[in-house]
Amino acid sequence: MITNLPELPEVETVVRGIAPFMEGKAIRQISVFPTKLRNPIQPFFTSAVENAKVLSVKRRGKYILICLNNNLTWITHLGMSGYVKIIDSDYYKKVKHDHVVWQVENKTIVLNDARRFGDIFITENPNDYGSLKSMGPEPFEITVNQFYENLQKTSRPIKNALLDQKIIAGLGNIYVAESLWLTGISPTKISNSIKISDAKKLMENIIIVLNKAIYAGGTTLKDHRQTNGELGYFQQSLMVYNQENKPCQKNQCDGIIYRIIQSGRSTFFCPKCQQ
DNA sequence: ACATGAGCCTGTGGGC
DNA sequence: TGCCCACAGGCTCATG
Repeated sequence: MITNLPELPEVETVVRGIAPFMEGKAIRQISVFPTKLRNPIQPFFTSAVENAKVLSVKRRGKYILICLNNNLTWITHLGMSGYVKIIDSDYYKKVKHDHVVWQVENKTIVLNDARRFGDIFITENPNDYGSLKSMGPEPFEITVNQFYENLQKTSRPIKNALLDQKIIAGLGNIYVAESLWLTGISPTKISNSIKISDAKKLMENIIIVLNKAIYAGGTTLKDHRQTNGELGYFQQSLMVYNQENKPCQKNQCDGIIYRIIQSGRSTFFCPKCQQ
């Protein structure tokens, strides 16, 4: 099964993929197809974006922020199945679940989202929108002390705490599982019982896991036409996520990967080396 | 204030 | 072969 769960590295990959084609360019011929995503698309969306020049394309957590020269920011969240296609011409033929299509110079860019958990929003104040309002620090910017303090704030299991975007931005089920496995921390361990030394190791491993995934994504960007959300590339290097009943890959560990449910979501871990 | 769980949505894959 | 249904999960909202 090809999964396409846009967490921080996937969103970063999309941003890096589209930024060179969009920054400094004007958006032309934007169309929205009348299907509702998570929220209805604002009626003035196309008129707000059409002909605006793109100042920057950035990522914050799992959100894409496209800053325009008309004081507006176009916010996109990819949900769990959203992806972006770059087509090397102005010829475009709609396929199923395409929701927004626009042109920059001679390229066509398309947002596709089958499950429609994604979101599109135009605002003057992106920091007030949705979970951006209370979004926690970026993993690449947070300090160990900050991270530790945020983990101290809750008595939930560490797995749930790491998924909480207020504690740290950008992590989802896959990279939380991988990071906890790499660090040897059980996903059921209570967040505020983590020692600062373990928080430090966990923080370092989160960075390692994210960087590895971003790097893997970057290599697929060489052919930018492949900016198509087929982000299964990282799947080959998943150590625990979706690996139920397989042997633990850690050196010296003869454990088996278990799947449990936490807050209604699957958690994968090795009970032997993750205590 | 904090924690939990349902619901949104469609494609996939296993079981029969 | 084809049907059915559990499952995937980020986020919001309602409830405890």
